[in-house]
Amino acid sequence: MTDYLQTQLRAVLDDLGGVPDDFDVALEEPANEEHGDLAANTALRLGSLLDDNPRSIAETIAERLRDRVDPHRIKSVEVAGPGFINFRFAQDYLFDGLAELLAQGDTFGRTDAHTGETANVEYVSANPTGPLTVGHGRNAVLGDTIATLLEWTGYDITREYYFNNAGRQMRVLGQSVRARYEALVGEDVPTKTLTVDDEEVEVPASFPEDGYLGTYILDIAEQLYEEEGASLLTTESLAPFRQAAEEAIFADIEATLDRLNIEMDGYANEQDLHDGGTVQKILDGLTEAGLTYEENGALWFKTTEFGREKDRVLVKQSGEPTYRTPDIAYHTTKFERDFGLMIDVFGADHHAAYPDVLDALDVLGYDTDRVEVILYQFVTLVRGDEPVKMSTRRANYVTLDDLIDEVGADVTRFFFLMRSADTHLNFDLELAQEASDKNPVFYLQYAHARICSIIDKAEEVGFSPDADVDLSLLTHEAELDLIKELLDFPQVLRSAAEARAPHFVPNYLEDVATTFSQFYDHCRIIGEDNDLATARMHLALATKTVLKNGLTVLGLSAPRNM
RNA sequence: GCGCUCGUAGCUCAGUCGGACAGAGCAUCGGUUUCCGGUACCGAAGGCCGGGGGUUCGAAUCCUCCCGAGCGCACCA
Repeated sequence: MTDYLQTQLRAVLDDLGGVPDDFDVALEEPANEEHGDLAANTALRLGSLLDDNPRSIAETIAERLRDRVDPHRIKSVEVAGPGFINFRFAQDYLFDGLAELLAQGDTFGRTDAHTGETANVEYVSANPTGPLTVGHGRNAVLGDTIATLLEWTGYDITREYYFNNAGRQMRVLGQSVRARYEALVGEDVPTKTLTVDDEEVEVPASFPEDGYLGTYILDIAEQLYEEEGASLLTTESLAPFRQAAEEAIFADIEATLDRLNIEMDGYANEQDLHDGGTVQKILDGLTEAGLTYEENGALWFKTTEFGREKDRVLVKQSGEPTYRTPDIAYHTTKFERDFGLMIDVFGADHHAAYPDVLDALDVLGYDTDRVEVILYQFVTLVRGDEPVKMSTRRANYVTLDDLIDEVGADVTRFFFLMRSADTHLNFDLELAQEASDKNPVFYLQYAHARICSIIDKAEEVGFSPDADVDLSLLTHEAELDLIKELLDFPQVLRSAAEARAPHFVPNYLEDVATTFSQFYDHCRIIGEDNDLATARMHLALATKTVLKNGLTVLGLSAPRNM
């Protein structure tokens, strides 16, 4: 409908003349329903442009619109206030839309706005040094849902996970495992004391200062001991320890993601980029561009040339690249695969890290307008009023797995999605566990289950969803409100996709559930005259479809009963 | 010190492009049930949209300064 009216408005403006081609004919849904179903501020914005009274411009436009608009779609075109043009939908339009919704079923909400376009969404991307944290959870769920939203607008999506497995972190990981293994195998292994977060921890003497203290490291060491016995004591190489750790931790990560209904299409890792020569290639490229220099034994990237505060190191004194070098290389592989859109989901702590990656890609001739970075703010766990204390360093935190154990996958996903990415998230464990109307997930799922039950009951007394139906019997205000709400769904998904803002969807679904409850409160289904009952049953069915599709987009289940 | 994000009702937060009297949920107070899931619905109360200046016909939204919070400012990722 928005598209239709925009076209009509544009045509009128062309007739009038004097309006620039790039003038934005925006339509909006008025907050106040007295102002119609859609409103255009066109005349107000043209006022200064045409140097005329907005009110009279609006009258002229409205006059011409009335002549050309399809009366089966638009009931009225009115001028109001300082010069708004308000449109009211014809009921036929609502009934046609509802019939269309029912016909589309599971696919209602999908649009072809971006059909034929490809996009890569990179998310999670946690390095395999330990279990996923709650913060990774927000990343994972956000990325996954943005990907789904893009799919629903037609994009061909690749979900990708990139991790560093070649650098310092993995070496420290290997050393941590080795130290635990040696302590396990040997007898009277000397120990030392580390002070972490003001607490003293006793570890084997060979344990690295910045090693990983989590108990999962002990598990991996034990596993190695069971499989290899003491044979690894004599090896010089860290590789077996590192590898065992990477595999074990990665298996855990994948299992956790699977619980959240997340499946990646592909994984990319740093080591492959070294082995394949991609890292060297970008170093050569940047050097050829004259943007690198050596100093103190390190290779620097002249980021100050792009207005950054300081230059950045590409290759450390030690000969190892910094994280940004393979990251640049990784992005070039995405460009080589020719994605039209590349989205990276990062925590707010990374915000300073990507500009130089983009600078480098620019220099190398890639169109960085195709890369978008989504930053999300941190998550704080609270239980009622009490913040949950965590120390990442000691791995003394609530892991993502712990969180899912405690509140379930649906609630975990929903709570991560219901707030805008750039607001700090307070995750209330007490509320999350509550099975009541205080908990928005519950409210939504309850509405869905209730509708399923109503439909089942209606079928028991002889109503069929396949029966001929006269939707035009739905004339009660509560019915019309609900139909309008349901028909917004495709546009909501599209806006959410384009704004990369999944939280539009939970907010909208809550409105749907509320509007349905209002309808249900006013209008009986069973017990009414047969034709009306059939029509209302179809409206319930349509609501169920929207709730189900919406929950599906969010990656949540839509239970039939609870 | 510099950069990014944020500051909206008691609490948690919406408010896509500047628009018509600033919204929701929870909490509080009051009401509704012979009836298809009352785990619901209706209503009331509650806000100088952090503060000052500016741009505009019009600002929670844009610009600027100030205050406050979080996160960064590595040869960690």
